[in-house]
Amino acid sequence: MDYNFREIEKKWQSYWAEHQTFKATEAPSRPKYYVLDMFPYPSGAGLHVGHPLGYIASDIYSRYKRLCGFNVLHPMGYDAFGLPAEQYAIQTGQHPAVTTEKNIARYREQLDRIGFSYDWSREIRTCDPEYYKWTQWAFLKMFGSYYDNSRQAARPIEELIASFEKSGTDGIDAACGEEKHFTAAQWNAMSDKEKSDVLMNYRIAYQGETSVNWCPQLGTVLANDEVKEGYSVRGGFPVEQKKMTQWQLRVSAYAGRLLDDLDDLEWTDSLKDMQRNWIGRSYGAEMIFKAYNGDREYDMVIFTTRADTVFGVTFMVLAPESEWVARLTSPEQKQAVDDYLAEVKKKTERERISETHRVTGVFSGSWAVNPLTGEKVPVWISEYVLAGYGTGAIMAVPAHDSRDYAFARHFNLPIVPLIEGCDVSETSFDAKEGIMCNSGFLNGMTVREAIPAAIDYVEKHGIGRRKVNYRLRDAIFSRQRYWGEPFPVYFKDGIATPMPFESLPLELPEIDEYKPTETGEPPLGRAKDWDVDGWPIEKSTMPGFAGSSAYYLRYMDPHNGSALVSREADSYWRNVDLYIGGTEHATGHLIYSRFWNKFLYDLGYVCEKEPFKKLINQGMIQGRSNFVYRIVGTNRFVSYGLKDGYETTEIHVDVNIVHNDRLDIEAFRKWRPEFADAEFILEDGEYVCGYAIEKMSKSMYNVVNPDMVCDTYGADTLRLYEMFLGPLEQSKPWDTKGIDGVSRFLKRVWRMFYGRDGLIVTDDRPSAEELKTLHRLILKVKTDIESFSFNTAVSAFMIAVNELYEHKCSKREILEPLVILLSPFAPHISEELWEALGHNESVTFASFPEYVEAYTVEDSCTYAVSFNGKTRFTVDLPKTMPQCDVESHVRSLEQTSKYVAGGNIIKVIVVPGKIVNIVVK
RNA sequence: GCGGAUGUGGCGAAAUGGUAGACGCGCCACUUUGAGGGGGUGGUGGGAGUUUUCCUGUGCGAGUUCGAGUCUCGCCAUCCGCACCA
Repeated sequence: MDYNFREIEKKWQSYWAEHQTFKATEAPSRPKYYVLDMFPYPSGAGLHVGHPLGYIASDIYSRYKRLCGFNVLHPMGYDAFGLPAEQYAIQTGQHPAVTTEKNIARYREQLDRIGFSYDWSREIRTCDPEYYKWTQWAFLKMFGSYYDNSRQAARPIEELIASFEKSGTDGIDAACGEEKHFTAAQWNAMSDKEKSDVLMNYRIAYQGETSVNWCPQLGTVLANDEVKEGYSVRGGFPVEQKKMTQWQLRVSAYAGRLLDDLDDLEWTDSLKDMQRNWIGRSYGAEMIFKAYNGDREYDMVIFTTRADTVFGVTFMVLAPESEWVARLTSPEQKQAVDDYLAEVKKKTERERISETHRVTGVFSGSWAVNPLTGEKVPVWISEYVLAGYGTGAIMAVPAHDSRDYAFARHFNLPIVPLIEGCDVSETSFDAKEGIMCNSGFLNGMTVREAIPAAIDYVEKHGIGRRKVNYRLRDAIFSRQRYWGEPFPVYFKDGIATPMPFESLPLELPEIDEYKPTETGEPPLGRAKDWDVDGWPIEKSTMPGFAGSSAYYLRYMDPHNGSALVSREADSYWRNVDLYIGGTEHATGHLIYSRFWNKFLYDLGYVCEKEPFKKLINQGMIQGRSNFVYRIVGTNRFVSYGLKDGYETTEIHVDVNIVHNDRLDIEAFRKWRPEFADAEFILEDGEYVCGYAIEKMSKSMYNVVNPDMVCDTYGADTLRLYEMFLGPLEQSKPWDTKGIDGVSRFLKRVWRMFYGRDGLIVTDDRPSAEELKTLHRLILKVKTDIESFSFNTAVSAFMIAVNELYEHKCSKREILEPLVILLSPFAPHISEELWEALGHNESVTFASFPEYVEAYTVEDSCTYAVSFNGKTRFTVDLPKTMPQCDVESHVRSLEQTSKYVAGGNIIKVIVVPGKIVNIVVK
């Protein structure tokens, strides 16, 4: 009886579907475990062999947790709104919903073949109105909330309105765009429009003018994480900065909590660091500098982290976009400043980035006064100061800041050193160390002492205050696109007005074309009846991250029509215990999701303040491309080893017609018409291809499709091999030729059960040796799964099976636990063998076998360690020590004895895993 | 420039501070058969020696230790993230 994986896999996949084996139900008496994959965007290209890596890992873990008695929630769905389907729609006129539907069907088919234990009854799609109803709901909640800084929580906007009515802005500490001051009387006298404008300044979802990333080719704005090096992440089109009014989310209000709460998460340090970096907290001070433009004096506020260096301020710098530029430009300098601003504005984002270290700037014509020295310093304008950070204005201390230094050098401004013995003749001294000098009351202090001392002084004299600044900006939340969630907001007399909850979902309207309108409006401008009682509805749609921000909550209660998630479901499933996905979402989805969750937490809709407890980033699987070498000007191809003798061009060749780097010549001739009559110069009768490790992509012809692997080797082999390739978190190349190893392993497992004439399993008692192999395996597999070291777990299986197979061990007592151990990795074959052993329930419901610790230590628990033929000392070993530990302990003790003891060791006391004491006389 | 990660055979990779290279691929030899990417056995870091064996070896250089692939410090290389954030 051969291992017929095709039949077996089909059989068990339909069995699982029919019996809803993996359906999860809330069961308060049982411990829960929530395992989540980052849901895919269903692209037209389908899955390649790299995509399921994380899914396989999470599936193994889910199945393992089930065997350990947990009630496991392991759902899957689709991030179905997005640009590619829409771009395709623009080109073909096909509705994005149709394309998306088709792609999802294909994804599902591919996923099903791999044998995942998803609870498909909980599937969600972000483009489904029943789903995006709750995305819109969350938006309305954010629109209807503000952030109370003193309570560090989101609160209903009604509370803010009530206190405006009572006492104006007095006592308000709320996150806002710009600080406002008014009395209750002033508030009450405002028109509805004025009130609306004021409230926009506080809402968590708000409309505001800001400098945005505008991508002309895509016709939409993009969030910071959707732009890389001046190009859009999707499509790679150039992006420019533009001032526009957009919907935004006040993510910045949560910056402190987003940063602090990272500490309790089980994420990798590198990922946490990426987020810390992105959020970018710095402690410093705001300081007031008096600035004169000739006829008026202003209080200009700047932010600095180096309050200790105020005595070294020799000039001030404004960002070109700063509102101070207009105020402080003197009539004499007006022309020069205007010219400079025009020059800066002309530059694309791309140019700004590439010219990062070119010094540019212009003098404003105004002067500011150093609040500590009373000295007059010039105010300059330069693009090296960013409008969006701090106050858009800085005090420049060229001696101790390299950027200020470069600027001072370029424009010949004075440089005053403030730290004893530092040399600023060539470069600035940026380090926060040394003894202060030239600094009045700070002289003699170390920098570390001087910073707080300077801030204290400034606070006491009312010229500044402590301030924490964040790099994290608010998220731009509107996109001028069709294929996204519509905003449930209309504009009544120009006032943004939320639609009632009961009217949700606000469904995407049908439109004739998916392009922007002729007047430059977003595609929804084409929709008919896109209004509420004649008032226009918002025409932008929400960005991709809207739908993916709370999807993990919806899985807990996917069919609930009256809440995002019921209190019962939420308090049972709580949050994601294990989240597996790529590192590319570090500063996008993983920030937004945390923000979204915290917002819902503040309002009491969810019970956990973090969405994802443990997170693992699986590595990328790269492609292994193959090349053929065409001799220039001919249709002759020379084998890799001989190519140096010719002038050749390297051509990518489809890896599916190459085996072990040997080209299938016939298949190659059929591959493309121009190769039909290709000739070959062979070595040893074969055509050897070159290879390279590259990204897996269609254009490199190195895409390996999981369906093909399932066809030739089976899903179980695919699963095992993907794990066997190397550590989960590491990037590694896919190379199909290595798959034979795991394929052989599974066949060998099969042959332990089946001989030529059928089942050969016996009820014989296993030997001590066989039991030892089994128990060592149990221990290894358990610890490896728990530490996500799946590659070594697979190796351990191979070693154990080799040993058992060698002894022709087909004993039930060994095989039964072996099947259970194997089932998370290779579920189909495990089910089949489990059934062969006479069980009529899925192996899913078995329990993970315990290993017997005491087993392996032999009769005596005292080991004699000898050296140079003489017994040197004895080791007491507790009976519960596994054999493998004993061996390594004795070995290390033997080594130790050579040096430490010289014969004097009396006794070594050992406990499992640790040497406790060595007694030496 | 800042931050993080990685560096071990021909390849993917293993090694609680204790015999480096487990396991798998590939390769070599033998073997078996109903030889269509079959099953089994043995070998395989480099160098030397017909056997027992010896020397050498984890990017480079120091250090800690009886003992370092592993810990510490300094370089070098590769990859990733951020990048005028005051």
